[in-house]
Amino acid sequence: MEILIRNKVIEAINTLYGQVVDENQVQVQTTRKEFAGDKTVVVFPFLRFSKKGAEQTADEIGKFLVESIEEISAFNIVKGFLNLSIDKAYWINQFNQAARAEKYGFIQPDANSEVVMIEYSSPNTNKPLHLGHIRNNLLGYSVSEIMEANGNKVVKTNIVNDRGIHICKSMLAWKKLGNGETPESSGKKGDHLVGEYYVKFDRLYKNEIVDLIATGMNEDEAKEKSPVIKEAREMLLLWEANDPETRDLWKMMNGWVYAGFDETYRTLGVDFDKIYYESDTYTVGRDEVLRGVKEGIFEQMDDTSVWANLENDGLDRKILLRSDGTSVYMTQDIGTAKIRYSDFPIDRMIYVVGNEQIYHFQVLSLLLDKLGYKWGKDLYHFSYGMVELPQGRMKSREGTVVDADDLVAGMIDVARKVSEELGKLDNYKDEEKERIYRIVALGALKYFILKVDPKKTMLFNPEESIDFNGNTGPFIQYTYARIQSILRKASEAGIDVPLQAKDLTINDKEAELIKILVSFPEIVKEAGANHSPALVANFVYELVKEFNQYYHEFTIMNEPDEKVRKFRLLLAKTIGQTISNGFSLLGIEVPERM
RNA sequence: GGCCCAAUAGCUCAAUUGGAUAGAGCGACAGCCUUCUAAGCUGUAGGUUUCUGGUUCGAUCCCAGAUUGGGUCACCA
Repeated sequence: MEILIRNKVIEAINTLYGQVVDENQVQVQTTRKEFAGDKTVVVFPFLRFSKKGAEQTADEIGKFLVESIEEISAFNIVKGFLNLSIDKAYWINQFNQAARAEKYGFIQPDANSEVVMIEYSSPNTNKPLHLGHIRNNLLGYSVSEIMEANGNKVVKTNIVNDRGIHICKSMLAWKKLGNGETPESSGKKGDHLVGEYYVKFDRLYKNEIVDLIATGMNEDEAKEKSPVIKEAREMLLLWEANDPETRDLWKMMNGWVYAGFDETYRTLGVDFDKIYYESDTYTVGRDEVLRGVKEGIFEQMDDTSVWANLENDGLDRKILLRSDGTSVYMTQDIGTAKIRYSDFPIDRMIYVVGNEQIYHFQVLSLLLDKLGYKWGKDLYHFSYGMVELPQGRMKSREGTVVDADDLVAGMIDVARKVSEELGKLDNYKDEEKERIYRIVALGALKYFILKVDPKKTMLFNPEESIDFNGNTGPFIQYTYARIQSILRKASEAGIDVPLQAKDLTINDKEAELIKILVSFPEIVKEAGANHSPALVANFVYELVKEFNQYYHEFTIMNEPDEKVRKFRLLLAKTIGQTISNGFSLLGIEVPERM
C-alpha cells in the first residue's frame, strides 16, 4: 500500500506541477495515533515544486490520491501532513491474509536462497558461561531465526576456543592442586570445576609475582620470570608438539567442560549446525600465515615472530605468530574462516562477537583480503554492546561475574514463587508446573536481554530480579495464555473459529489491532536488515498492549452477535499466532496457561 | 595520549532512520475483580533529549567543538 501511495504521489506531482521527484523523496508513514487517518504523506519536500502553501499542496495531492486509489476514502490535512484514510474493507482483507497464513510474515528459504553462516557463542574452555555469553547466545540464536524467517539458508556455527595458554593454565593448576578431582568425585558441573582451577592458577601466579617483587624485581620482569607462567608456556609447547600426556589431560578436562556447556546450551535453548574447534583450525591458520610470509604479504622478524603491517591501511602492526612459533587468536580465525568457506557455499558470514573486538575484526577482514580471499572484505561483525553491572563491568577478580547457570536457576526460583503466590496452577501436576516455570523464567530473561538494541551497552542489576510485570516476557506470555484460554472455551462450547472474516463492520480498536498486526511482515524484514531482535520484541509488546486494552474493553465469548463473536475469536487466534511466531524469532516459548 | 562508541523522565529502555504535542515499563500516588486468567486495565505526577554553536521549512536523529562515561591500541583471548 505504501508503495502504491508513493507511486501515485510521484504521479500527482508530475501531473499537477510537471515535476519529477525521486522515489526516496516521498515519505509515506503510518499516521500517528492522535490524528485521524491511516497513512501520512509528508508534503513539505514538495513545496518547492508546487510553489504553493503547504495546506494547498496537500489538498491538491490529497484530491488526486482519493481519485486514483480506490481504497483511499478520505483525507485530512494538519500543517504539512496529508493524512489518508483507508477503507476498513482494505484492513479486513489484509487481516484475512494474516489469518490464513500459518507463518505470517515469514519467507520460506528455497534453492536460490543465500547461505548465511552465523557464528555465535564461541566460548573458551577454561571457565563457565556468564551473563555476557548469555547475551551473545541469545542474540546469535535470535538473529539466526530472523535471518531464516527472511528466507535465508542459515548455518549456525560455534568456534570453541579449546587451546591456548589460558587452557594450559587450568590444566597446570589441576595437575598441581587437583588430587585427581573430577566432576563425578566432587559433584560439580564440569565447566565450573575447570573454572575453579583457572582461578587457582591466577592465585598462584599473583603470589609468585608478589614474592619476586619482594626480592627486588620490577613488576614486568616478575610477570615474565614467574615459574608457574613459564610452566604454562612450556605446557603449551608440549601441547602443540602433541605430547601424549598433555593431550590426554587436555582431552579429559575439555570433555568435562563440553558436558557442562551442553547442559547450559540446552537450558538456554540454543543449538548449532556445525561446531568448529580451534585445535583443529589453528594449524590451517598457521600455514596460511606462513604462505603469507612466502608471498611477501607478512614479515618475519629475526626472532621468527610473524607480523602483518597494516599501517598503510590506517591500522597498526599485528602479531600473527609468536617467536616460539605458537599461534595467536588471529591465526586461528584465519584458519577457521578458510575451512568454513570450503565446507559451505557461504554467501554471507556473520560473526556475533562483542564490540570490544571491533578492531580485531577490522584486522581479520583486511588480512583475509590480503591473503586473497574475495569474501574477506565483506564479512560482517555483528558487534553487540557489553552487559554491565551497576558497579560497571563484570570482573572475575572481584567476583562480580554473573554465572549463566546460577542466573537461570535464580530466575526459575522467582517464577516458581510468583506462580505459587498467584495459585493459578494449583491443580496441575508438579512436572507440568515446573515446565511452565521454566518457560516463564526463560521468557523473562530472554525478553529482558533481547528487547534492548543489540548495539547498546545494557545494564543488569543482580540485586533486583528481572520483573514479571509491565514490558516483560511473562506479560506477553500471559496474554498469549489468556487467548488460548478463550479459544479453549470456544472449543468446549462447540464454536468453530472461522477461517476468514467477511461482511462485517469492525470497531476502531479492532481496526487498530489489525493495523499493528499486519505490519508484522515489515517488522520481520527490518529486523533482518538491521540484525535486530529488539524490533521484534518491541512489535510484540505493542501488539499485546493493544490487545489487553481490547480484551478489557470488549467481550469476546459473551458478544451476542454471532458473526462479531466469531470474528473476534479469529482475531484473538491470529494475534495469538503472531505472538507465538514473533516470540519464536526471539527463541522464547509461550505457555498454554500460566 | 591516538582511534572507536555512547549520553533521552528518579531507574531501565523506545522513538517508523530528518517530521506532527519525545513514548513505554518500573518506582510514587489514585482508582477497577459477581464479568473470557488482576502476571491485567484506567488515571495523575515526572523532560531545556548532557552543553554550545551550525546545516534545514523542520534536529533526540546530520555536522563541529566541549563535558562525562565506556571500549580499544599485548609475543591475552
